[in-house]
Amino acid sequence: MKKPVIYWFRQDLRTYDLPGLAAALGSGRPVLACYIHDESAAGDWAPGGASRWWLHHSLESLGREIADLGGSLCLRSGDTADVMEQLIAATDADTVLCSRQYEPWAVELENRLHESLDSAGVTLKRYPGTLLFEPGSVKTQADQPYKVFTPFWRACRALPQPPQPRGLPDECQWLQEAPPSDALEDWALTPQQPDWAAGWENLWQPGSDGARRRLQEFLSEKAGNYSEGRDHPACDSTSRLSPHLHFGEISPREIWHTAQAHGAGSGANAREVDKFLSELGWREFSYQLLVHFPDIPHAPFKQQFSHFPWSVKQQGLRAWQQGQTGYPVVDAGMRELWQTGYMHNRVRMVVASFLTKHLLIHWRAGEDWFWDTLLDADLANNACSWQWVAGSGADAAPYFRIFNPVAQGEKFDRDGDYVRRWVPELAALPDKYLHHPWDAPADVLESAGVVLGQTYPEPVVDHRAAREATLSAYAQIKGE
DNA sequence: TGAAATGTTGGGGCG
DNA sequence: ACGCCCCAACATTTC
Repeated sequence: MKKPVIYWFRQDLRTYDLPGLAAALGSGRPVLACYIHDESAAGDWAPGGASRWWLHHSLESLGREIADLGGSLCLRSGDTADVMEQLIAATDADTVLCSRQYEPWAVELENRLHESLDSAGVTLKRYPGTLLFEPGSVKTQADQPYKVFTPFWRACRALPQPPQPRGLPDECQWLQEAPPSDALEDWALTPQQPDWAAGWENLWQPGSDGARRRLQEFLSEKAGNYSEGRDHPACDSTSRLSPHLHFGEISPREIWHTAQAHGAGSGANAREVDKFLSELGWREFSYQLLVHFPDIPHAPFKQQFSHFPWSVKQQGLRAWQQGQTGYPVVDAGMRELWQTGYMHNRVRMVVASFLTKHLLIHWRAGEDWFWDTLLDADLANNACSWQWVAGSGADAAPYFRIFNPVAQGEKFDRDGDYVRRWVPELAALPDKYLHHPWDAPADVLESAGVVLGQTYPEPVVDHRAAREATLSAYAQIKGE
């Protein structure tokens, strides 16, 4: 009588190249696949609104994928340990397998579960699957975690290549008569009224098929021009794989090897692919920072920033969230985020710089907003990236690097396509004034149908004054 | 994966 | 022809 095993899905919603699942199905024992919806476990970092929408569709997709393999996905909600206890009682399983996760709350959950299962005679086995290189496997010569990206990534690239992606064993034995599953709809992960995600199905295809499609499309149509195209938000030159990666619908190893195979041969292509893969490197870097410095989501990495004189006024926050700051590029980005659950990376840097260095609002407020609105909200990436922009992070942008939103617009959205798309009330302005409508002569504004302060806001802050204020604020904590 | 201030250079207009 | 000034254009420094 072979006891069954349980595969516990988490942020690894795929079946291909998933070592833990492969181990479960290779054990020669019947496998119960389950996903446990346990929002209380994550504390402040339960999935936000946009992520919940994605999760719903990703679970649907995973359910179909497993059904195609002859199994079924058992959905349960509640306290993870309680639910697991029920599933074990119902199946008589003696082993639970899962992919390792790196969020502090998730690590704590794994450890608690490990103990409680252990005392019940059940083994919890944890497998890699989320990263290219396990945190801890890449250390400096002094056995310290890297705090600077470039040497970190150089050290990673000097390691043996991550293993080739692998599929599942030929013979998959799933547990028949699996315990009953919740209905996904009952979890109410998708918005009802208002349905702010209406139409998102046309923009995104959550799940492994969608992820693989994005990767193929990226490699065949975009990668060749990546290093240049990636900076221009109007041009669709990025992979848009981030939400797929966050939910584990595609493994970074598959991306790594597929991209490298694509870049082989031509030197130019190889360089572009390297540039793309270094973005995976930033993801690895952020994860290892989160593992070694688990306070990163809520406390500045650089000590002196705990005394930074952030503004106590929050009135600019609302204008920023709603895309009503009066700076066209900033507003375009914030509206793209709100309307699609996504924002181009170049613009993320600009809006983040604007929040922290023009409005002087704490990066935590931006982190929270992104957490709720981004489909790809990911604790490690989100926290480290906000700290990077704010200047408080490891290997962060220097404090004096304050983006000029007008200059950024003119440099990276020269033809104004991005602004015109997301800020249509300015669409009729000529290129010359599109990124700074307040400088436009009255007749130009009039013929474009723009009335500043009515059809489009006046700038919430003056760039030059805000810059000066921020520099002197940073001067206060300098040297501390 | 900046921007602004400051410094330097060189061509052209002009007395 | 010459020096002077102006000011792009580019380089360097500073925040």
